[in-house]
Amino acid sequence: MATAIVLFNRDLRVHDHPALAAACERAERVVPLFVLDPAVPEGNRRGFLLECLAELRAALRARDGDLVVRQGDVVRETMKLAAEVGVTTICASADVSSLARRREERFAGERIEYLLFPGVTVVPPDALRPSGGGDHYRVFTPYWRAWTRHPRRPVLPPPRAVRTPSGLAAGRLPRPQPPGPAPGGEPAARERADRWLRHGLDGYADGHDDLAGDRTSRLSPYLRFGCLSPLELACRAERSESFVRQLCWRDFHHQVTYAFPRIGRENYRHPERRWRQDPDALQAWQAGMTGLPIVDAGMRQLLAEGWMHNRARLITAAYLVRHLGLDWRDGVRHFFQHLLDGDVADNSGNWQWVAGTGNDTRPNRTFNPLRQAKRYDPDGHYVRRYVPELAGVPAPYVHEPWRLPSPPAGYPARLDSAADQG
DNA sequence: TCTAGCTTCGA
DNA sequence: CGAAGCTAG
Repeated sequence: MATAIVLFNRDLRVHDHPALAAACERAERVVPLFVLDPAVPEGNRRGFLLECLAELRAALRARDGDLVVRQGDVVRETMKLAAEVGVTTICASADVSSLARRREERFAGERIEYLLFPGVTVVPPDALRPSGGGDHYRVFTPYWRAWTRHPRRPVLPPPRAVRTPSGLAAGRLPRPQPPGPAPGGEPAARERADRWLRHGLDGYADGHDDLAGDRTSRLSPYLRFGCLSPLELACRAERSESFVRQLCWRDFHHQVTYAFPRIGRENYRHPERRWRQDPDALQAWQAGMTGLPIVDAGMRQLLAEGWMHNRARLITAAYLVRHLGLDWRDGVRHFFQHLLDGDVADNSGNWQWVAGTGNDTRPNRTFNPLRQAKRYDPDGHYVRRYVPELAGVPAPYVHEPWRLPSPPAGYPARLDSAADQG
């Protein structure tokens, strides 16, 4: 390859980037490119993305290269640039969502060499298949066993030099403002990962389900945008099986999505299942005003931080589909709109798992939010942090304020009167 | 090498 | 309930 475009998408890093590494090794000239979709709405994720792009550009410039930024349709803009610069090859990271797959198909139909590389997951989504037949795993535990045994590709260093041809218009990058809930970009990601591996990882197994303590890594937004290589993280975090397991869940959902790209729209199982419509209940859930403290705390954390503790995601999601009986797609949409780490495979996969339409073959799993609250937020610190109306309520009542002789002012009554006592 | 049927187990 | 893995044939 004489001149190659490296088309970035959700792999916004220079460390362990197989497509970038291959282009820098094999091509004489390398044009790193990102095409901004003007349809990406304003909000947390867009600001975070712009910060990631600014940092990626800085990292490439430090290596004598640059990041070319264009706006519009990714295939059209890429092919236009390819024609301008005389590009012979496009290198990109393979991805799993239906949007990504359609993009890959469109590129494959263009008259240019188009090469896909790994890097979005630890293990490529088509690498493992169950021994009894079938194109993907439907149950986590057997996938985990196969995943841990699977040989891994080596972690790649960042390229030493990126030979971007001079005279290219790099393109303006809009300034993200105001600053979002977490700093975007690879340097912030690596710093956070280093700190986490040194100080957080060993407490993860015991602490990750404690809502108030919040001893989770908070690395999910960086994995979402590829500021961190999941493979590098999995290798460096090897000593904590429970944390590596979470990375495996991410891979698991990606391999399901690869095999079933409609995961964000259609039931994976039980296509006939129907849900209730209730706009008022949905709105109360979205606003964190259901009257069930543990649910409201999670929903308000989401609005305030663009992030929610994983345990709270399970509790709030189960409440929407199991207690309110509403459609998991309503939940997916709301989460996707607000989560900094919102990603099709993980978000939809987890929602379908909770809704019972996904990859869990246990028929009658019940999720009692009150029992969950008492178990994972025993002192009520999590609830008090995010629900100020309950800030003065003592521990025995903070999860069940309806048992107080006089309910706290401003906090709504319970939306679901049917929730059982835990 | 393949398959039927049995066992195990599930964020 | 039903997926996956194992074992016997």
